[in-house]
Amino acid sequence: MTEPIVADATTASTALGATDAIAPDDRSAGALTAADRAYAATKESIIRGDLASGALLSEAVIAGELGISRTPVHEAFLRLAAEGLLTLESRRGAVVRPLSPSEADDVLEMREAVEAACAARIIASDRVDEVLPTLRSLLEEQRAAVAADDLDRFIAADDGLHAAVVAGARNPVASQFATLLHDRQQRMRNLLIRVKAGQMAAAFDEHAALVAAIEARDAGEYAAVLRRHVDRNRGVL
Amino acid sequence: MTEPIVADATTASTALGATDAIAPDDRSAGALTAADRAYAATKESIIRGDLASGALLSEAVIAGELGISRTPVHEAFLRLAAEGLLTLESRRGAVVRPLSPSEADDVLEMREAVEAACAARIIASDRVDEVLPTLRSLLEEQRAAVAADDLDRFIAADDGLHAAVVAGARNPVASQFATLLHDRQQRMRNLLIRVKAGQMAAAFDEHAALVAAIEARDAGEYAAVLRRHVDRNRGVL
DNA sequence: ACTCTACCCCTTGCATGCAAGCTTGCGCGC
DNA sequence: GCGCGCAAGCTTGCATGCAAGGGGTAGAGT
Repeated sequence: MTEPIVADATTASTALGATDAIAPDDRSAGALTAADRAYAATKESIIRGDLASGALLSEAVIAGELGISRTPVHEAFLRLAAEGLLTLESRRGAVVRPLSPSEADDVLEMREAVEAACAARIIASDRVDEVLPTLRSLLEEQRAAVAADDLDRFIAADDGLHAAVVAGARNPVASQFATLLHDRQQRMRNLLIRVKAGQMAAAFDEHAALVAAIEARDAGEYAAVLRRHVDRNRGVL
Repeated sequence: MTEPIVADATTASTALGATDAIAPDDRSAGALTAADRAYAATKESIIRGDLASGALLSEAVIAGELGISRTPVHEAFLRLAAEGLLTLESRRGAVVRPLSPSEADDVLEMREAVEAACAARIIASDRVDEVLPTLRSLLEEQRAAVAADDLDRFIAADDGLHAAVVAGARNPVASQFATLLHDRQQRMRNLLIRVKAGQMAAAFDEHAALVAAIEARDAGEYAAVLRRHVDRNRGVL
């Protein structure tokens, strides 16, 4: 029934560098493979903006920093390229994909499409009551964040709320897409402009309207509100 | 239940093989890397249904059949797993992901969402006149296919038509998603049931309605027709 | 006959070595 | 001074070798 609403497990790794000397066998720390660590670390660096757009990075360097060989790093780069975060140039290196304004539009548009479809399915399959408690709780969390003027907390709740809608649809394909899009959006958020605190109140109102639409079982209304919501974000970026 | 199709690895070898003896340097033949070839060959085998759901395949076998080493095959498997065609079981092997009816629903639903969003963007960005000629031409091609009772031709035009809508939106993210979904849908088509020829007429009418909706710049109508269209497909699967 | 255990084989995950290609910078000729 | 060519250094792409981890099976014990 209740799935873990976890916002994202992707940003749970340590940053790059800082690999203190040589760690010959850190597999004891967890079941993560070396490739996973390389993937998570590099992705984190890209999303957080530590790696500038257009930066040319090589497998050997990352491998050295993580104390692993080039092979798992190579695999990580392939994954990141598939996700649109890197561009692999054969025998030259991997460049951190510069993001264009149009790309921001593209990502937001897809996010809107996926989430609207998820909301529609929740409503159509009569699972509104399942997700509503989570949504309300996150909405309350957001209200508190607004009151406390805590932007990070607000963003966390924001991510959680949108993620909860997608998770509630129980569509693994949608979840995968949403995760992909979320990562890229987060990168844009970090890289371009941090959402101004003044936007919080408006965003909160829209979120409340979204939850209300779900509560009213009105998929069309949800889509319409979501459209406005995304459009406003578009303007900010 | 969809498991009686069981095929063993022997059928896989025939599908993948054809590595003419030893080709020490076939890079002269094309720019495709070994990893790409492994990816394409395996994906083809999965989509075409030559590899049965649940089949356990190993990197070494594929590598041997293609005359390459395990490394590029490993990368290919990673990509296929990311696309939802394989499931990697650590130190056991890669199983061809069995597809469940719910997965079919999931894929179709996302396809609907992506394509509707693309149509909406085409209309909103006033590019209807750009795509309309292509759509009309493909529609005509479909009409001919119906008349000739040529199912394969019909399907090709069907794919082309939906792809044209996505391409017309000029959203790379949407295009990527659509490609992913298309592959999976094609696999389902090949594996579960071949669409009956009698469905062609109805599908054609719906396609005509889709194009008409775009022509009328009515995104809502497009979404509605698309919904019916997908729903019918859902029933077929 | 049945069960439990231990072993062997097969599997992946990763490290390393080697070859090929692109870029770049330096030296040489003009 | 300026342009061109060559070579060196970087990069990836792939092959191979090694170790660790499951699974199945055969054998021993009851």
